[in-house]
Order: sequence, then C-alpha cells, then structure tokens
Amino acid sequence: MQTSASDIPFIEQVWEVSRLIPYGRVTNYGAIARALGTARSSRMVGWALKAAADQTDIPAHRVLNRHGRLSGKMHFSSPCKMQELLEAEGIQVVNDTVVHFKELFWDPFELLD
DNA sequence: ATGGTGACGTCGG
DNA sequence: GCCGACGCCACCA
Repeated sequence: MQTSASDIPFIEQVWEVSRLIPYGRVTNYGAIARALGTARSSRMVGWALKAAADQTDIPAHRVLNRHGRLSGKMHFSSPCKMQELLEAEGIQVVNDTVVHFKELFWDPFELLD
C-alpha cells in the first residue's frame, strides 16, 4: 500500500508541518495539531518537536505556545539557542516571549489559500 | 502494571 | 479576559 496519511507516524506529520513554516514566521502547537486533525492533542505536538529540537533540518524554534512564549527553549542544545535562532530571523524576543506574535503568527491552513 | 508528568489547547463558568 | 476542569497520550519513576 502507498504512503497514506494514516500510515505516517504522528511525529513525522508534525515535522512535515514544521518545515512548512516560512522564514521569519512562527506558529503555535494548537495550529499544528489542528492541521493534523488532532486539535486536542497539542501535547503530542510538543512531544514530537522535542525529538526534533536538535534536528537543524526542522525549524522547531518557530513553534511556540499560544502565548507566544518560548516554552520549549530548555530542550534545545542550549537554553538560549531557541531565542538565538529566532533573533537571527529578525524575530524580536523579550523575556522569553516573541514580540508582535500575532503579526508573525502563521497558520498551516494558510496553505489552502 | 500504575500513577504522575509534560515544548498544550479548548471548553464552560 | 481569567480560572478550573478536562482531553490527549507517550514517556518516565
């Protein structure tokens, strides 16, 4: 059988969506969870991202909680790594929180546009 | 096996 | 808009 969406592990789907996040933009766990059809499994999204924190191929640093806070910065190679990566993309971070989060927010469903 | 924890979010009040 | 309860489910002690 071919690679149907249901066959792809949840963690793989999270990574797939994470790669779609445009440069200089951010999103939250709920948006990704909704995109995968599991709106209430946002916790699993964080769990999947944790495994990708070291993966440079995956912009895990662009995923924040719904308050725009860097809730998972501790799981990176260095606690400041996440903020460092965001600032490198021109995203202003103050007190572990992304400034103008609402402006920079990107929803996966925007692809359907 | 069991209970608690966790990069979270949504719902009702 | 804030607060408590609930859902979610892999992982860990």
